[in-house]
Amino acid sequence: MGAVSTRSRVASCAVAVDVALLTIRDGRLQLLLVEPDTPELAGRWALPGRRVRDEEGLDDTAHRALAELARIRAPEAHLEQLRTYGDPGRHAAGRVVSVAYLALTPTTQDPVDADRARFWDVEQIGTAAGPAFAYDHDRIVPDALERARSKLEYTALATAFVEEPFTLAELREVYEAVWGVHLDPGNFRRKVVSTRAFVVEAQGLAPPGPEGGRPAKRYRRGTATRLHPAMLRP
Amino acid sequence: MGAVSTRSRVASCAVAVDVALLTIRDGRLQLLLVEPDTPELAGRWALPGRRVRDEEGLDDTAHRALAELARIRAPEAHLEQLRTYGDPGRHAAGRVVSVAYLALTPTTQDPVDADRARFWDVEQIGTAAGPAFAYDHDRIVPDALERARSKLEYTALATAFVEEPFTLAELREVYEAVWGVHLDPGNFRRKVVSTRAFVVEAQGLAPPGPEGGRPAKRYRRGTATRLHPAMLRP
DNA sequence: ACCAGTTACAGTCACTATGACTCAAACAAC
DNA sequence: GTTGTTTGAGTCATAGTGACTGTAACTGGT
Repeated sequence: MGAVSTRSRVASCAVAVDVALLTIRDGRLQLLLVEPDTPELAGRWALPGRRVRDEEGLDDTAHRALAELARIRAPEAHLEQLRTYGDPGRHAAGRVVSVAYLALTPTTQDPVDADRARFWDVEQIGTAAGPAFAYDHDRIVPDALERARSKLEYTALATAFVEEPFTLAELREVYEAVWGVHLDPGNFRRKVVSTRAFVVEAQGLAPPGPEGGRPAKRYRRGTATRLHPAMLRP
Repeated sequence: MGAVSTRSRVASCAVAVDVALLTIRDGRLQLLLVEPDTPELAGRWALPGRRVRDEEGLDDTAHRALAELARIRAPEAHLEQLRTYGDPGRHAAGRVVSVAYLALTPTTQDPVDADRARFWDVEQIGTAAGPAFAYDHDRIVPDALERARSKLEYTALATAFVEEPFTLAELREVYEAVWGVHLDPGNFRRKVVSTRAFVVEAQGLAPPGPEGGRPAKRYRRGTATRLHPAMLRP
């Protein structure tokens, strides 16, 4: 916008970044939450968030929030802006404008050693078994979930949840976990393979699981970002 | 995020809202731009933007920017967040975090009487005949255009560009102007009418244009927000 | 009144994409 | 070996789409 002048009516906003990090563990979509260290919020859970520092980009703040609050270093994770929450009164301690991010990572080694951070099944969220949220993060989380579910439809973002090389069964588990549905393996395979540049065949075969079965081909991410045509939810 | 504490490393960010208002005039997609009143930016054009005031919601700031800088009152216009631009150094006068909005309005009476505001053809943007941008608004505008083009595919947002009641030819002109393509009238009609709750038939017929032709049925917006299936760009 | 031009609306045809399904290939456990 | 599992390939009916044809209903001009 225009010139920066300090008027009395202009807010001295605090700017923060909150990150909704989604991953898939044991075939279920999970969300990273932390316990704020403020006594008034004991028992409540929040998205990892940090104030934006001088000379720090918003993306950098998002990475720092993950690193400092959950000891997660995910420089290669998918990170995208979700939206910005700036209602007056959304934060008890004053006007805080919060830029929410959506992060997607494959399941690596257990990324949380900190006491105050853990993953929650997204299916539990909103139920009695789920977390109570601090601030207005109960508004941010549904937006993050809907963004992830929607983006799986028309982008190749599902590959952000798996490590290369991956099998089509692993990729299908991503869709099933994020959407909460069952997909036909044969139709899923036909769809993914026929969508050009979605995945490319890699070398070798993956060993079958404990239940047996034919070994699966390995694939890597293709160059496509948008899917043509889209993979629509059932 | 967590508690608000004032540390030296934490930025005292200014928070602003910039609005990319799109409308369709004479069958062409147009973008509202204003001339900043700072002398250093003479000849450059910017999205209408304002600092966020205390106790003012971000959406309110967006409406105020349109009203104060272009005398446009659009309380019923479609308004949605685009994304937030917060790179350090994006603004010469200090750290300014800017929440960009996308606004879509039907063409009403000529909305700009102010000297320092005018509409630009989006086809001219980026060419020698187009405007030179102030700040980093040359990054925001392409994002706004892509958002609008993309949202026309899978939402009923095209109806935000027309006033009720409208004809299917008017709605088709919206798609053609935003996407910059020609669509087959017959196939467009079949698609729109068969997508349930996209539009609903209204009373009466619209008079033909100066070229003649059969009178067209009138329609109103349906209750659908998402289109199933989507209307994909050719 | 008639004709040419234009637009709205309805319908056809071929092709593609998709859901549901069947079958063979390649493994594990017994 | 047999059974059960998963992968991968293929079939069939149906829905959606692009290209196209034909008819209805208006305009302006002769």
